[in-house]
Amino acid sequence: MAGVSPATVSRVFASGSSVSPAVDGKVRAAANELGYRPSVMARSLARARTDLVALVVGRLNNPFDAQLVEELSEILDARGKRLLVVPADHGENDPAALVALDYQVDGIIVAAGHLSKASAERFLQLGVPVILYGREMHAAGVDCVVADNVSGARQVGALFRRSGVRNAIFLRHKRRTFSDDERGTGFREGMGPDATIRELQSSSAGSRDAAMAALSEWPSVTGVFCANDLLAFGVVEAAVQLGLKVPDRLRVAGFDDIDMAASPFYDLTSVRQPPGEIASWVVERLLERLESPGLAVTTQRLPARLVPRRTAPALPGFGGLCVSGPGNGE
Amino acid sequence: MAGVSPATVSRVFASGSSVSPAVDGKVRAAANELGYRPSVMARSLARARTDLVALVVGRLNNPFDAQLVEELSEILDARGKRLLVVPADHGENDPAALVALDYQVDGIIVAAGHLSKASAERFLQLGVPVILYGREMHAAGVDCVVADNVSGARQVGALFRRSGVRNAIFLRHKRRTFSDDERGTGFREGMGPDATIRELQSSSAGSRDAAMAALSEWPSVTGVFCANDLLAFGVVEAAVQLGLKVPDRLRVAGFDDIDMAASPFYDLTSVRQPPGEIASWVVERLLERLESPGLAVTTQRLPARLVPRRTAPALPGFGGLCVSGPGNGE
DNA sequence: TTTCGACTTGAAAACGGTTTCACACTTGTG
DNA sequence: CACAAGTGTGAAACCGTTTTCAAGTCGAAA
Repeated sequence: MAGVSPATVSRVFASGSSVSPAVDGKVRAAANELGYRPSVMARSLARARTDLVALVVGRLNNPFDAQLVEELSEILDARGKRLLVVPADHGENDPAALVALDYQVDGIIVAAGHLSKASAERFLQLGVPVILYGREMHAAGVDCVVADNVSGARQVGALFRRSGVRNAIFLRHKRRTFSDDERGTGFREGMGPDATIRELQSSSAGSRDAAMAALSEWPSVTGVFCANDLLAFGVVEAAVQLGLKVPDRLRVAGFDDIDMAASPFYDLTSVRQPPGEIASWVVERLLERLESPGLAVTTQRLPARLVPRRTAPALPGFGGLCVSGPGNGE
Repeated sequence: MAGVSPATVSRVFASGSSVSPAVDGKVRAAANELGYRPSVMARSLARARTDLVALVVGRLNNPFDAQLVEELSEILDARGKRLLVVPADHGENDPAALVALDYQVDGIIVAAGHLSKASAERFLQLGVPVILYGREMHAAGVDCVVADNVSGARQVGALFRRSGVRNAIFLRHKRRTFSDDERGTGFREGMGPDATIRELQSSSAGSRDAAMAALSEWPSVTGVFCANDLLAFGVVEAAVQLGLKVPDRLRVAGFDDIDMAASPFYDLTSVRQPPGEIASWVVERLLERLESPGLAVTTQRLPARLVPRRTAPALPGFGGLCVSGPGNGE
């Protein structure tokens, strides 16, 4: 060293310790000269803290998920933590979550379906906080941040009902999902008990074909609510192809309110769930728990707001943000 | 320990060393019992290898970028490496790349514009391989993987020219970008020397307004080529709003060929640049260099293929994959 | 039986920091 | 001027692995 001490250097770089200005200057100068930067690895080993947060996440083809990753990464970064991405489909014998554990991550954020109870317990037992978003998980000690799917979907159901829709389809993902379940029940609630609702499954890519089949097979449907916007796009396309006028003949709504939903070609009624807000809450909760591990487990419900657009216009005097002008109730 | 040795445990978990079956069994049993897993941190410190790869990346609002992140994460994971995401806009005084360095990452992957020459040199001097995608960077020792923007854009230009477009707009991002530059020159090449081409800048979100203004101010334009699909969507929207028939009155093309480009409402002619392929090449190159650092620096050009659709239909007898039927050359 | 190698294992020194503790040195008070 | 309290610094132990080196065990060849 150009300066004079092994432990003092540590104090210089670890903020909070007291170092005389003179020494501090010398050390920094030398460090600058040598291009020295403390090794995060060594520090982590000694401090038993890595400033790493794992994110277990699946596919990112839905822009909503991508946005979430971006937000998480940025917010965490601003708080001095780094994002370690662990693909969810990591192979059966070695759950993604455990891989994250090996890195002694300070915490782990898990998307919707990608956490088993077993993994969760393992984590909590080791004192590593787990934040789950996109679904609830009672019984384990994990904090959850989740949009109010039920309420959001209920608003869609109510809008459909008041628009005169009696027969509707709820189009959901092939893979069974907690949030899809919630959206389904919310929709049913909003539509009321005497509505007829069929459930249909499809992949986002194939939703057009699925909708084509369903719509021609069941001509009396006048509304389709989809578990996300990508699915809804396909339905709108199918409607056009079948000559079903949207919204007059068929109402369509999605969920997430991704950017493309506002495209004038789709102009899709959707339910807004702001990725930035979710990300903020997730990180906030994680950091809180990090510094006071004793906190009670919470589930944060974020409001989901109906955004009426052309494919299922708002009714005059009916709640909800009005983006396109008030619709022509049927 | 339930077994008998500190160093032997290491050998059990580090594959390749020889351990007697008996001891191996005992150690594994004990590990299983205790729920022991070797600490990646400590291992990294000792081995001077972290199995961590940093990804410096900006915003992910373009689905293309999101897809790339997903692919990278998965491919790396399959090769036993983990992705550390470092947001590019990390603040001026502390370039994102350097943060990555602190983690002693095995390598670093940088998106397009987010690497300064200085950072690059710092890395290479430390023997950490740098792979850049989305732009070339001569002079430094970084490997590059980049789509053949010039050729792709040239195909668009040629298609436009042969469709009779003489006056065109090249719509690019506000922020100056290497790939946008290349796409511009390629387009100009394809259009030929006697075409009139104006360059216009816009954000992806505001491209509709920008296009509206430009199209009404310069009525003789009959073609718009955009640096990416998101921009092109806005142009198509503007054309509809202005009553300009696409493609008869105005041809539009984008770049990337994201999923939404195939939407029947846009049906956008685009240039396909496969994210999976790019990701594969990036990782491949990184691993190669990791095990033999002496390799010559390369720039891998990945072919970009014109995908003609409605907004700029293919001409009969003209190259390019024909997705919609052959267009009605004007 | 001795000798030589092949294998397996343990001891100990890293890896690059943090942190506790003690020591010297200021400084403020009676 | 002595004494307590407070500050800045160094010595050394430690974080949990890997790795080199030497020692020990065993079987086979001489």
